[in-house]
Amino acid sequence: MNIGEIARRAGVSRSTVSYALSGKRPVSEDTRRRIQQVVDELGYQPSASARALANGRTSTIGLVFPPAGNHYTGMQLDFIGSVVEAAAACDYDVLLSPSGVDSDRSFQRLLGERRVDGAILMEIRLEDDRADHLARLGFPSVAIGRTAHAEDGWFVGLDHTALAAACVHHLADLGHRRIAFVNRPEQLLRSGYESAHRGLDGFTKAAAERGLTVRTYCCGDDPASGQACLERILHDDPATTGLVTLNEAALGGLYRGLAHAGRHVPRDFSVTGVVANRWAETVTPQLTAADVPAAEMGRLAVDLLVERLGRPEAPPRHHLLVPPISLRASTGPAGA
Amino acid sequence: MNIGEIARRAGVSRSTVSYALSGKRPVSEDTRRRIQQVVDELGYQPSASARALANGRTSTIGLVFPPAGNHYTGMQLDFIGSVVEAAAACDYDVLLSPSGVDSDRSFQRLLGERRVDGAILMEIRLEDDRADHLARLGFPSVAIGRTAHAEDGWFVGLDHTALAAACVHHLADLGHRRIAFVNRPEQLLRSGYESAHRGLDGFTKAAAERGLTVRTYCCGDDPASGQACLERILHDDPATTGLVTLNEAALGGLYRGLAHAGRHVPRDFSVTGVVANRWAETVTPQLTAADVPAAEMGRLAVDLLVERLGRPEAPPRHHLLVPPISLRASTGPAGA
DNA sequence: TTGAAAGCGGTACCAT
DNA sequence: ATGGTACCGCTTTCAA
Repeated sequence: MNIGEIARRAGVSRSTVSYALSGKRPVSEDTRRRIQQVVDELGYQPSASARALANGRTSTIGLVFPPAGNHYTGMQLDFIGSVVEAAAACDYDVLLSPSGVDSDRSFQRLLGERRVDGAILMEIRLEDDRADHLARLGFPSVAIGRTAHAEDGWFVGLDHTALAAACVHHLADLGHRRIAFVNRPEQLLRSGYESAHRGLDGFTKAAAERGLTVRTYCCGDDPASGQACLERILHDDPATTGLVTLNEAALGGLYRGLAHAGRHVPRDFSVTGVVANRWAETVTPQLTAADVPAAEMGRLAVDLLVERLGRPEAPPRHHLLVPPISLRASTGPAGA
Repeated sequence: MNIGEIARRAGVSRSTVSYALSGKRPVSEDTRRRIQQVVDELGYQPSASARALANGRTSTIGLVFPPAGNHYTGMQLDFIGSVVEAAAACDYDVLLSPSGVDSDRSFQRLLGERRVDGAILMEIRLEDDRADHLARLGFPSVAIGRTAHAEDGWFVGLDHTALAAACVHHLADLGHRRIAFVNRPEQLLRSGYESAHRGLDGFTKAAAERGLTVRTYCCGDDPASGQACLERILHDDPATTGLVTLNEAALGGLYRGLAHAGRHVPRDFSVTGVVANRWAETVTPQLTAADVPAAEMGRLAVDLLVERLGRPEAPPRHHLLVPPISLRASTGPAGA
């Protein structure tokens, strides 16, 4: 059933039906009611494809994130959930595109076939070909994360440098002198993954500032890798008394490694880092950490994108968040 | 740039371009090459909206799941991830719809506006108005989960009754006589959420069969609720020596509650249940559990849907999975 | 082997 | 206040 059918039954023209429904032109109260009645009776809804073709807008936004391979981190998934809900609140649908690079078929479809009005990019790298590609095209998009030269772009990001530094200072203030850094997998670091780089950077600088002895590690995104990583840490320097991690998926494994090594948290060993609070609260003792406000970030990204879609010439805006460290139960004075 | 532009530059008609690209009609090798060259030069890709309008297919599938409110469980999110990737492998895009009931705007859009060719439904209830709605319309869909009368439908599900029963038998075999059941939140149970119902059912029947003393609890989807729930369990019956849970989000809290109560797992208390293996491996000691093969289920759902889309008259098919219990480290003999 | 043209289902301009 | 119609960009039938 199409708009012509409605027009016929209501005894008016197709354009009148269109206007009655969109309100873009005054329609006499009488005919409007008649049309509405037919519409209700038949449960008519205009075809999204036809409408998109006619007015050049799809009312859909694309959400681009790398294929997980094995599994997604909790943080990624929190982003997805919050983006979808925020978009629904604005009557936008969300099309998912598992694309890590701009050559992915799904990414090409999204843009080339004009399936979406704008895009939100997740898992940003410092040099990100997807972001560059979109910028070059002038395609409306917002990044969750911050590229190396993002000052003039649209994004919502976390100041990972500051967050990692804050974790170091927290441990240093508690008297820890020998600490480790547990990063995301080496492959992500090498490919220029933003949080891994900036986090490592912030950790290293802050530790140097405080004159700490440090070791840094990459670690797979799973508990088994976390456990193995912790064993290496204690093997490499048994005097280590604390660690900072960005790797929430490994967190459970890190704790398990500590337990196996007979180190009590937080009495013998302090753990902190940057993770979504869902994970911070899952482990025992609960993790003192800079909580990633994933839900808020997703919402902000949608708001930014909707704003940008509404005013194509608006100057770039962004949100750079620095959530505070939530004191929970996983850190304590060194050598207590 | 559109197909007309390509036609002009290649010196052929629009239909020839269309056929050259789709291969639905023979085109002389010579013109085909000429067209392809223009296409490559200009990076032409046909508009998805126009194509959808013309041939009535969107090459998009809808993924319907309830809005999270607070946050998604790991299992839900694993489903989403695997569905998206499986769909991408078949060159389908995935449109997300956060809809718990068939009156949700987003759900209406998906169907009414014909945005998708088919749909995958998550978080099935025994009586599910979304599933009924789709069935009535004859709209191609596949459920992840099994309604009360699903025998003749398209779905991929877990035999929660059998899984919960298996957990009970596992504990009973180890000599446990007084055990508890930690279900999903009461609101989900009341609304007829499938896994909560069938799981409770399987637990209750199996426990009766084995003559066990049981108590059943509903528990919020978060660590704090898990901890509170465990306190209630030990308060209600301090002699309880084991529990079965479907609530992965509460798992960390259950463990914490046990630790606080001074019960060592698995020496003093055994824990088991039905959860995604990511969670089972995160906690220490790792959870002996029936692992929910979320990734496989998402893939199967997509396969089923693609099959159904290809052959509209195909008879309903389904997969009812009964994953085995993975023995890890959270259960042990009673009173050891 | 190729072209012309009629849809697909809307929107919006130009008339009346 | 309403109607007629061109157009959005592609697919597919019909003709040549």
